[in-house]
Amino acid sequence: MDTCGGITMANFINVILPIPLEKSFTYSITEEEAALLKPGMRVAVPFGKSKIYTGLVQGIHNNPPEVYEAKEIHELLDEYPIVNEIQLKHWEWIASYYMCTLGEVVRSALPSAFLLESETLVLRNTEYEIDENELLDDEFLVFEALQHQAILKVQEVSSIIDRKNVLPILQRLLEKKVIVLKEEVYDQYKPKLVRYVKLGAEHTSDEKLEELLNSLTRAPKQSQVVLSLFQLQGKSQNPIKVSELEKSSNSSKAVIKSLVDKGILEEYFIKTDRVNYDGDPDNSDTKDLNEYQEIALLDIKTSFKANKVTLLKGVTSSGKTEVYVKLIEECLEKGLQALYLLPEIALTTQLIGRLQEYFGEKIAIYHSKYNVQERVEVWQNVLQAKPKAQLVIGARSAMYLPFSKLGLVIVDEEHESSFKQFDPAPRYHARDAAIVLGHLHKASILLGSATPSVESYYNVQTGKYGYAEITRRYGNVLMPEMELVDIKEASRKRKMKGHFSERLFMEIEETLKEGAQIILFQNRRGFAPLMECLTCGHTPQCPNCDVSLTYHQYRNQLRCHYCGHHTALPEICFACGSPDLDTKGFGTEQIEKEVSALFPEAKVGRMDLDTTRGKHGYEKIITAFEQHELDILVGTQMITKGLDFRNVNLVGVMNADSLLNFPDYRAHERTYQLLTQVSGRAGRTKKRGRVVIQTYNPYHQILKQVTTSDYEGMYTEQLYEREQFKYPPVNRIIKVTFKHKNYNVLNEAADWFAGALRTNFGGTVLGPEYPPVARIRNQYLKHIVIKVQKVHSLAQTKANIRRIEKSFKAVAMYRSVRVIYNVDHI
DNA sequence: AGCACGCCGACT
DNA sequence: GTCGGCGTGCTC
Repeated sequence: MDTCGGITMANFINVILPIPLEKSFTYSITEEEAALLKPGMRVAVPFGKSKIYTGLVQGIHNNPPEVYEAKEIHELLDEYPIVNEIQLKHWEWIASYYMCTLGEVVRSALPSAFLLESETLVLRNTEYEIDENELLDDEFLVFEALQHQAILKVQEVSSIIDRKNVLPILQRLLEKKVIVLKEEVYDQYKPKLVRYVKLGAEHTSDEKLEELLNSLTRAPKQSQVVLSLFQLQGKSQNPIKVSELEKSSNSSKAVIKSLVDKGILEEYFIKTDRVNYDGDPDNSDTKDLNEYQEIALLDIKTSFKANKVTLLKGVTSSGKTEVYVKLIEECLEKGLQALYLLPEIALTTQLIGRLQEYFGEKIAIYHSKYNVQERVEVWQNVLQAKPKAQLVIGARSAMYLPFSKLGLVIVDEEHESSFKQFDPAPRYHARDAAIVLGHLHKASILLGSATPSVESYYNVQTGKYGYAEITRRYGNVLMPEMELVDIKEASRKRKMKGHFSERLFMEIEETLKEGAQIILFQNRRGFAPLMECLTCGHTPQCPNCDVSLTYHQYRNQLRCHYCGHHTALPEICFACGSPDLDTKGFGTEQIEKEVSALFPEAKVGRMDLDTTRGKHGYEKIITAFEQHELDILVGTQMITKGLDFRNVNLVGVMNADSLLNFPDYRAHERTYQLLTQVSGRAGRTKKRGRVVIQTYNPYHQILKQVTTSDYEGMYTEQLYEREQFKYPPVNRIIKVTFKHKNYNVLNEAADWFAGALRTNFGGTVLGPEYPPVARIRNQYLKHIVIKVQKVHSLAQTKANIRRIEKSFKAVAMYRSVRVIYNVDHI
């Protein structure tokens, strides 16, 4: 403790640790550290007995904790804050609204390279001579290993002595002064270095060069390299990469290396950015808007002036993007940053390409398929408000970036449920959290969709949001012609070819004849292919989860979608031993197979989770389809999302019922959105597209609304139902999930909790009920749904729930039950 | 969440 | 006897 003019000065910081604990932690710092530290910087702090964690400084103060002695921090990790105050405020809101801890928000917000934990390293204690005979066998093994390798990780020690619990041994070695331990926090971030070459200093003048070339007459390869380098230098002032030189001189690394070794060439390294976009901005002005877009743009601006969140409803292919471009342009001209959120950015290469045409290098992209290093770079670029990160395009996590002067937030495809994070906490809705962020920055906020979510449209109807719309497709292309095909009738009359009705079959045939492309949409969920014994009807189940295993043809395996458990395809039934096994059901794989059989001359591709793994998985398939290397593309939900294929004239929906029959209150809304979106893929150019929807329920209200593009009808009906059953947007819901490995404990715990909730707010508690899959990874699950009426304060309700949880956790038997909250669960 | 501590069964 | 299984409690 320092004294300062007789008054005891003590400096403390509150630190947020990236772990799910409610509290923040207080550490003491020195005067020097106090002078350097600011909120938003990272510090390495000791936590618990031996760990060092990365923590985020929340605040600096002089109030010593009363009941414990604050530890000192281990070290400062930043020279300047990497998180700003708006972010901290925003994250506090997320934690409180979505009922999770600040630590959990920090963990999901910061790129993982920013949050490293310590690793215990084992080193030889060189200050003491060791009598090897004093060591036990295990101890000797570690000692011996340290003779060969100066530093061992705990994990390596574990594999050397082939035991899990190594700490007792390390403890003994420590006492015998054989080893010392060191806690190391790794900085994982390594700047990417690119190797460049230049001519060695003594050879730069012209005469010297000639001399040099003469000296190399006996090494033609080497002189070739020198000549190439000279040419490259003449062409431009830019530094020359080793890889470039290697290519242009048509030589090899070895040749260049020997020149470097001789001192004729000099190599040097320049730190480069991994995230560069070399789109050429054709500096010509952005496209002119048509009259409908122009009107929408004016409406949006008017609404922005009134500081309202604004919803833009534009039919598929209406050119919403051009309107966004105008708004972004204006925002950037003011020197402000813009955030453009998209669901599943990996799918939207096309969109990014288009935006790059306008904004070139001002664009930064941020999403889950980026590796840690790339994410750190984007983070730094945004933090420093660099020109190359003025417009950030990203999936939901992009809203965590350190914007300092955000002027515009666009949430495209606003209705998409993938904006809501499901697992792990924070279970936030990126649209809603981005709106809050926008408000904190006093930025303009635009939501866009062809099929707005019921809640956003409700906010428009109640006057909370502003509104603009585009009702025509770009270039006045007609909306596709839609047709419902009754497959119940068709199956009864045995007029189905596999899963294809005659109608759909004919349409495909015709479209192929015209040389146009086809998209077939199959919703996998609920109809995953299963395996069934024809003798006893047994279907193999996952041993850890309460689900049937699904059949994956490409690996000839049975797999569980929940825990990843897999087995080879059995030859005989596990239950009765019969060899008569069959695969049934109807996933994309099955459809793909059938299409290939029915149309052997067509080239068929498939786009689903299995075929789009890896960083460029999507791009490959999309490009192949775009370039017409494929005639027919079979896919799941993901083909509905914002893809723009010019030559698709037919969209077939294999079975609309699997969507309608989803057991949740949003199933109908989602069906409308999905079918409308998938239909929008058809006929995006002059020729009018066609859509064939196969269903067992051709008279279903939602399907009618889809075919007549009756969004208003859908909205009115859905809103009525939501009001009746007290669902959002009229009410709010909080889902509470209980998780435990013991079935009985879980049931009792869930009942207890539900009872306590009911005595607190009466009839608005549903359940507890088992989810469709009641056991995952050997953990039983049960849900309670709480409906909170708008008249009640949501904050008050959450406080009540927290209070109940406290008494719940006081019951010993329930303490091990995991309680998970999902606010605004979709 | 980790991770120690502590108390019980099944093996070198 | 010890190893490691899991329940319990704490972390500034």
